[in-house]
Amino acid sequence: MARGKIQMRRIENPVHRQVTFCKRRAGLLKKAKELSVLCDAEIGVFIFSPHGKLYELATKGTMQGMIEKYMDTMNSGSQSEPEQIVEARTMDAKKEIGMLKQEIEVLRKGLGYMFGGGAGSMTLDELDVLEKHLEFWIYHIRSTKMDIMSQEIQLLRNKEGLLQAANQYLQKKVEDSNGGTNNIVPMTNNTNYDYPLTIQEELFQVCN
Amino acid sequence: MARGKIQMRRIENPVHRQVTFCKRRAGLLKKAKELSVLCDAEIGVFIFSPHGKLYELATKGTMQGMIEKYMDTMNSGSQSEPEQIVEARTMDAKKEIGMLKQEIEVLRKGLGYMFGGGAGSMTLDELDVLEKHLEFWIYHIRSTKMDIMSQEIQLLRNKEGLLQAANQYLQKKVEDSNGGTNNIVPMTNNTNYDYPLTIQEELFQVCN
DNA sequence: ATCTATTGATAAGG
DNA sequence: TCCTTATCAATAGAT
Repeated sequence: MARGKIQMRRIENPVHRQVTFCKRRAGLLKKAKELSVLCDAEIGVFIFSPHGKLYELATKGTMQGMIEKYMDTMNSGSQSEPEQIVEARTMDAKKEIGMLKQEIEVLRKGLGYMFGGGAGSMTLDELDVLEKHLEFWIYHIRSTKMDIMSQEIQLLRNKEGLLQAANQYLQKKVEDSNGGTNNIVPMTNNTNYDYPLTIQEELFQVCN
Repeated sequence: MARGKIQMRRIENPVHRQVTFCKRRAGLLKKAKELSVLCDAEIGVFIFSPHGKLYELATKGTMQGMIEKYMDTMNSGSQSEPEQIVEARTMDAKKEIGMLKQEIEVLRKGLGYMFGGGAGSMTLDELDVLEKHLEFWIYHIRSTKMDIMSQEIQLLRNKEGLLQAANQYLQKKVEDSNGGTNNIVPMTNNTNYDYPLTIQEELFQVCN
C-alpha cells in the first residue's frame, strides 16, 4: 500500500498488527457499505479481533435478520427475492431516523391531501417537502422504466444477432445452390429485416 | 477510483451495476482475506445480490461455526462493555430505521393504490400512468403554493396601501402644523419605511 | 475478459 | 487515535 508493500502473512510486530487491524477493518467496512449502496446488495460482515472482540456491519436490517436469511438460503437452496427500491443508506443513524420520521409525516399529510382533494391544512413548507418527495418518486419511476427498457433493448439485440447469423447462414446456402454466381446483397448491420425470417433445420433459436 | 469518480448512490444503469457488483464483490472478499491473514482475525462475510444470490466467505472454519460464535458473543458480552453498549444502540437504531422504512413502504403502497396501480412489480405502462399522476399531483401542489404566495402578496400589498395612506395623512398633519411651508418629500410607491410607523386617531389598522 | 487513467486505501512516521 | 505523505491497490470506463 504505502511506503513499501507488505507481505501477505501475519504481521509479527504486535503494534503494527494492531494499527493495521484498525485501519483495514475500517476500510473493509467502508467497502462493504459502498458495495451495498452502489449495487443494492445486502451485506453482513463480522470480524473477531485476535482477542475475541467483535466488530460487525449489517447493511440492511439487523445482523440477526441477515443470519436468518442466510440460514434460510442455505437450507432451501437458492431463493429469489423481488426487486425492491432501496434508499441510500449512507446517513448517520440518528439523522436518518429524523429524516424518515419527517418523510412519514409528509406522506401522511400527502395521503390526506389526496383524499381531501386539496391542500387544506398544509403549510407552504410542507408542500415544498411533498413536492420534493414526488419528484424523487418520479425519478425512481423513471429509473425503473429505464431498467425495463434496457432489458428489452438487450433482448432485441440478442435476437438481432441471432437473426444476422441466420441470415448469413441462408446466404451461404443460396450461394452454394447457385454455384457461387449470384447478385444477392448481404444483409449485415441492417435491422430492417422482412419478418418473419424463416429458419430451416432448427439451427437458430430465438429465446426469451 | 478510475476514469472519474462515481457518486455514492445506487448505480441506475443495470449493466454498470452488475459489472461493479462483480468487481467490488471480488475486491471486498480479497480485502477480508487479507485482513484475516495480516492481523490474525476471524472474519465472516455474506453478500446477497439484488436477485438473492448468496456469496460468502468464512476465514476460519465454516460460516455456521462463525455464526454460532457470533451468537454466543452477542448473548454473553453485550452487557458490561462500553463498546458493546454502543453496538446495542446502533442495533436499536437499525431496528428503528427498519420499522420506519416499513411504514414508509406501506404509505407509499397506499399512494400507489390510490393511483389505481399495483405497488409491487409494475409494468412499463403502469409506471407511465403513475408518473403522469405524480406529475399531475406536483402540478396541483405548485398551484396551491402559488395560491398561498399570491394571498401573502395581496396581504402585503394591502398593508402597503394602508401604510401609504397613513403616511399621507401624517404628512398632511405636518404640513398643516407648519403652515404649508415645508420640504418633506412624499413617500409614494416606496416600501422602505422606517418602522414603526405610528398612526394616530385609530384611523388606520393593519390586519392579518 | 483486458487495459489503463484515476481515485482510493494505507504503511510508516509523528 | 488522528494527521500527513509517499506509495501501492482497486477500479470506472472503454474496448
